[in-house]
Amino acid sequence: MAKEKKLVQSITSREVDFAQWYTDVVREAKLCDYSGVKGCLNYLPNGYAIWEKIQADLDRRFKDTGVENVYLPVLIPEALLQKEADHIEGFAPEVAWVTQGGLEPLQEKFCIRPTSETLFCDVWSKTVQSYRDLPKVWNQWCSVLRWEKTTRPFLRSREFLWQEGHTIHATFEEAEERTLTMRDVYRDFIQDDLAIPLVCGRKTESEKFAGAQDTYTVEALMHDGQALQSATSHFFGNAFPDAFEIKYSDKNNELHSVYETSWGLSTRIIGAIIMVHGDDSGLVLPPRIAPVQTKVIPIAQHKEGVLDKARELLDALRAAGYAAKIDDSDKAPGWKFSEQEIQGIPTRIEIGPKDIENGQVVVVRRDTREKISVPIDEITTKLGEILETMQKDMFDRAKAFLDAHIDSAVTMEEMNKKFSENRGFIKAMWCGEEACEDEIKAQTGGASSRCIPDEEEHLSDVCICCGKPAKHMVYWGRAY
RNA sequence: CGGGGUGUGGCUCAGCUUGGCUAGAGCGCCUGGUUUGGGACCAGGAGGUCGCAGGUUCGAAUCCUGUCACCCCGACCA
Repeated sequence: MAKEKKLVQSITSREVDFAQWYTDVVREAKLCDYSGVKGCLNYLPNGYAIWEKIQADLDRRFKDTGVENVYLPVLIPEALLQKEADHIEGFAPEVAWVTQGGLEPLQEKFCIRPTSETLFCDVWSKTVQSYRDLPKVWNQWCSVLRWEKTTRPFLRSREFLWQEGHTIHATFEEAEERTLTMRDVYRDFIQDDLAIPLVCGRKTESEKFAGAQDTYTVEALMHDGQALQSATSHFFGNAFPDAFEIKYSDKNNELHSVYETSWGLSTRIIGAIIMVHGDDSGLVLPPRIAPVQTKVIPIAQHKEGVLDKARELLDALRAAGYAAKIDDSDKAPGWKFSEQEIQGIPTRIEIGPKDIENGQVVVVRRDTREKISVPIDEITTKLGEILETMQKDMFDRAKAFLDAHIDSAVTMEEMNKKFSENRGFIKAMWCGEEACEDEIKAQTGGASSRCIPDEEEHLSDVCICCGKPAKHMVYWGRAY
């Protein structure tokens, strides 16, 4: 018992200080650490492996919908970035510039991409001429740079890894459909693979992406009751393509504008995994996204035959297709258990002299710490069942938490009261004016409009803030 | 951009107020031995231009000036 207390000491309790808990988990699980440059992280093997899994799973889902991958440059000429007014206005404050090449100052400065809409449009302006060239459904995996003032590992860094998809289409309808398709790809991926339940909808005018006509979002709720925008899908209409003079000729040889979309998911999602599933012992990874699904831990491994049996078990697991590792270091077993738990590896399999004698192993689930004895010749089938059950249980727990933290309000008093008592999302009617969003933010101490859901409810006839006729039902919440 | 804080072995820090022997501790690391079902123990060992640049002084981790970096809390942003 005393030893368990010592374990807890290295990670601050979630209830005591959530922000510190988060930082502790990131550090103890060795996901990343700080580099010499503010806001630029060293992604360590444990953290990068999660990103690789996310990339693999999401990329497969993208390609199922017809997405092709490309790679465009890290530098953008100043003139290119400035072609679309709303866009540059939105990004100007956080763009970093390259002004010198070698020993000479540059004639024209280049910005380090904060996002690549302008580069994609530039390519298309030169290559798209006919309706036969459409649509273009492209994506790139890369990093971008935004000169953030305050930074936190994964949640807000200056350089971050992401994918940015960009598409152009012949018609409004086709582009809009693509925007929603990608939003749904994100939703399914995050809910099915990351076991994170979501609130989906579109952003209000003030929360939209710079230059977008519509921004669709998937919002997750962290364990401290704050929302995290987990992925976005934007519909641009013609603004960007027109600024870049992307036109195509239809069958009748008439010139038309194209319709554009873009959509992205970043390493920020790793922060969501941590803050939705993690506990006071560290990270808890959903089995489907865990780079290592199980760790074999030999007990009393110096004893005759134990290590051999453990390695045999490892080989059998790998042959059956599991991502399995063994900890055959000379650390004490308790140390190994803690390491597996801090790093969030979904299961561990303990195998010691007693197990070998009984022809069994002990599987321990990370989320519940439940110990399950399994006959050794059944382990390769049984482990899969345990992992699937765990995946489902993790989603169900997170869903129950989300549902318990969604409430509604029809007066400001009610909204303020509920925000202070039960952090999470509050549903309320809204008139559509930005002034009311600002007022609500001021009164609630920071709650912003998160989204207008696909299916709005009718809670009242009037805006919760100004009392004028309501246009929409909005989910409100504090956000990262 | 405002407010606060910190820079001393790999990590966390003590030492600074009141300048003075060879700059310490815990953890980690290396070696040997005993251990092994929830972060084991003993013994020995390696490792530091005290963020950087000036200055004061017989003498600076300590005092002064400047500078850089990072962290935390707010406002803004994936």
